[in-house]
Amino acid sequence: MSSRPTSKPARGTARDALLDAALAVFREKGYSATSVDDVCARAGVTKGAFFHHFKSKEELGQAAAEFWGTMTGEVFRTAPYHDPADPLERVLAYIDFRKALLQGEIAEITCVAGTMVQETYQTSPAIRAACEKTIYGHVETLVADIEAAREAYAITDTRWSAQGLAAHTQTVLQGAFIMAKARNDVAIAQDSVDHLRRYVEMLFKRA
Amino acid sequence: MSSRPTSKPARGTARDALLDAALAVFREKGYSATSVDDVCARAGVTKGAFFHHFKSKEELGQAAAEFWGTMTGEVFRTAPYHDPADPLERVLAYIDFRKALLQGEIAEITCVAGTMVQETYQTSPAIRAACEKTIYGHVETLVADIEAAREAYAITDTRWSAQGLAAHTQTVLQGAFIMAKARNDVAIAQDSVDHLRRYVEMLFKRA
DNA sequence: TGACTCATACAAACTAGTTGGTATGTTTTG
DNA sequence: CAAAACATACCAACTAGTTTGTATGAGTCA
Repeated sequence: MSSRPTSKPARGTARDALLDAALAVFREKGYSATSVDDVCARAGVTKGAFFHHFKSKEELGQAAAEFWGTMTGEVFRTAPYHDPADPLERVLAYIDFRKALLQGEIAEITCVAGTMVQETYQTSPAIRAACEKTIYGHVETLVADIEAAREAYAITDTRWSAQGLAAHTQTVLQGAFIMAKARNDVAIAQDSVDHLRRYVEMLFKRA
Repeated sequence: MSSRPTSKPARGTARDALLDAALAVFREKGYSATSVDDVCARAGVTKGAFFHHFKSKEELGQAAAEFWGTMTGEVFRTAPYHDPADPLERVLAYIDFRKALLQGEIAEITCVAGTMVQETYQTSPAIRAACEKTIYGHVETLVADIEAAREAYAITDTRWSAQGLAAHTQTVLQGAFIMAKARNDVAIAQDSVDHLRRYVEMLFKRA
């Protein structure tokens, strides 16, 4: 048995609990429809704790977007799709990895940054910037492999760039989340990721 | 001079004004962050008028999604991309048409249904269903041309269907809106539409 | 044609509840 | 003990929705 009662969490964890709760609630209800009380209730802390760690709801939103970026960054950094020696195989393995993640409840697979930026891009510059950094920061992690694949497969087509294709993968994923939400079914998202994979294969002439 | 004073709008126009205002405000601030007062103020009517025409904010959301569907439906039905004799040319012309629409302020080019469903897919079944009908109803208008192109170009690949590719076009567009909002720049959206066009061309072996 | 009826289309003021945020504690920890 | 980490109680502003009242136009019938 622990000397600390499990009902009351250890001190100093309220901020983490609030961030975790924020990510969960934002994915379900969105940023605007989520109240500070919602987040506090889910985190199991009081409003006093909330405003001790965040000076406003907007600051929580910003922190949540950044937290999401570092969290997912860790997941992708340690994921196995980096293993193949061939750079194109790494890119395709990334796409396969993203498709494999498209399982379970919709709220558990969507991108918090994409969800938040949709609601705040005009009303909160801070949140928008944090979401941009998260999304396009992830895009950057793909550029090197695509660039290497272009060289390995002697692709000289200047009509598209590694940067642009990397961004396009995120376009497809973000769109897939919306299409899945609209139909209330994740299958449609997987289908679009298949189209994305086929496109990349064809770009590198592996049809 | 009109016998009717211009300051006071004609009777029976409040509902239309409210729907127009709703589309505009939803695109800027999203559904949740928009208050009924916001919509009334933009429409230039009072709350009495609002709740005369809509029994709740949710009903406005549903009506707005349907209104968006019929409005855009009219635009696409009368658009010139249906003219080419070759069905693949019609599909490509549709994509070009969508790209041409990607100009101006972000709030003026985005899809209201995509924006709304993101916020309401878990909290309002009525709005979600209305958005689904609008988005996937538009998808349906593309299926016939893609199907005809498959036949015309003797495409027998069973790994993808006309229905699936039609949905994928909307995936790319919806995703493009999010990527544009994140970066606060529409150029990234146009780039993804270019990728989509290239993909369709390659699918029909016109590389 | 013109007075009467009546439903529709609004307007203005109000209410009960929720919102983000604050002021002021109390407890824990270094 | 001092500061950090919370909890409690509270507030002003805002929220969706209601209540009540009024202007208007479409029928109707003498």
